[in-house]
Amino acid sequence: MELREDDPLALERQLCFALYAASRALTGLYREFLGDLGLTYPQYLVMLALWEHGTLTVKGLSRILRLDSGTLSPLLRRLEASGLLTRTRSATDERVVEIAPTRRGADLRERALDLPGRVVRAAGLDPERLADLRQALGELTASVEAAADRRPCTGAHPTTPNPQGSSPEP
Amino acid sequence: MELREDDPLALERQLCFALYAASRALTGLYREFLGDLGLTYPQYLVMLALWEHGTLTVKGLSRILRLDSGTLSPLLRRLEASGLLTRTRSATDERVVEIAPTRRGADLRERALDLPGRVVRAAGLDPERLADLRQALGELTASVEAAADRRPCTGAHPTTPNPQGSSPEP
DNA sequence: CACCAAAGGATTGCGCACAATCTTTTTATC
DNA sequence: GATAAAAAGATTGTGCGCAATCCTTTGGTG
Repeated sequence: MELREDDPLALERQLCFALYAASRALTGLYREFLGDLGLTYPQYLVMLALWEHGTLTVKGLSRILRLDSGTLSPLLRRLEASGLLTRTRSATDERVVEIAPTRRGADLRERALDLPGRVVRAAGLDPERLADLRQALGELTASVEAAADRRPCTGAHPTTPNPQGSSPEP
Repeated sequence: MELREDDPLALERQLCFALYAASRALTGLYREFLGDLGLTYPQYLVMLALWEHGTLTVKGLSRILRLDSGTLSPLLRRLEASGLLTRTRSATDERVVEIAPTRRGADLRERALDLPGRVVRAAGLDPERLADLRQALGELTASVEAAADRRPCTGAHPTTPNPQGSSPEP
């Protein structure tokens, strides 16, 4: 039997679980309000980025939201199907896809304007404490991402050992 | 053109996005270490709960981790397939499924003991600040969950108005 | 006992996340 | 100008999260 006070693996002691639980809880509260707009939470984040920056490339969205193309591609396809944005190949660089809000997508912003306030009020949160918390989370994210960048353990090797044209299995 | 300083929808101002980004970043850092143990991050959380409490029911795990049976059922099936836990119907109540760590599952704990410390060190985080942050996140989660409980919008009514045997829509 | 609501899990379906791979286009480099 | 490396997205496959539904068992209530 372990001493509960010294257990380094106690669930309540894990910052990672506190983050995981808080993020899911807040996302869940947002989900109730977002249902009216016909958006999921990640779709809402994409629209936030578009409302703030106007047209963006997939790469730009990926950098802002920290999501890769495997997540963004189908998500953007669904938002295009919803008529909230358009996806067009860039004329100057055929690799790039430009994501632009449609009129309907831009108009949706007004219906989202009071959403953060409503969520904060519903949960009875103190705006000042939230600002501090947001600040601390930003620093945490920066530290963790810097650490992840420093360790390319699982990262792709710059020199791939199998150039697929050389000797494929016949 | 909006005044950036007054935009209530600015992405960098959203606590929800700060939480979402921080949670994914930290989970990603854990993932690198968890690969050695053959665990995903949610599977690691289940093992943490089992190491701390011993045998638990699915309901108990659901309460601790805030995950429903739709998430837990397949996750626990995979952990059983990995040989880390067993799922057995309770003898006294045939509805209940007891989740117990196997010998291999219990032994895995030792290999996880230094994991939180390694993650904190890799990210260069200050343990004291982490404790404060964890505390603040706990309070936030409690507030948000209380708010979600107060609004049974999508939630199931305590008195469901359609007992499915009475008059289904023909 | 019959009946009926509630509880505990499992299943189904959908939408993320993320790793790995692939295709197309661009850009160096020779 | 041919060729290789890199960049930008898309695709595939796996594993969550979560809503909705279903099934079985249990606990009343008449």
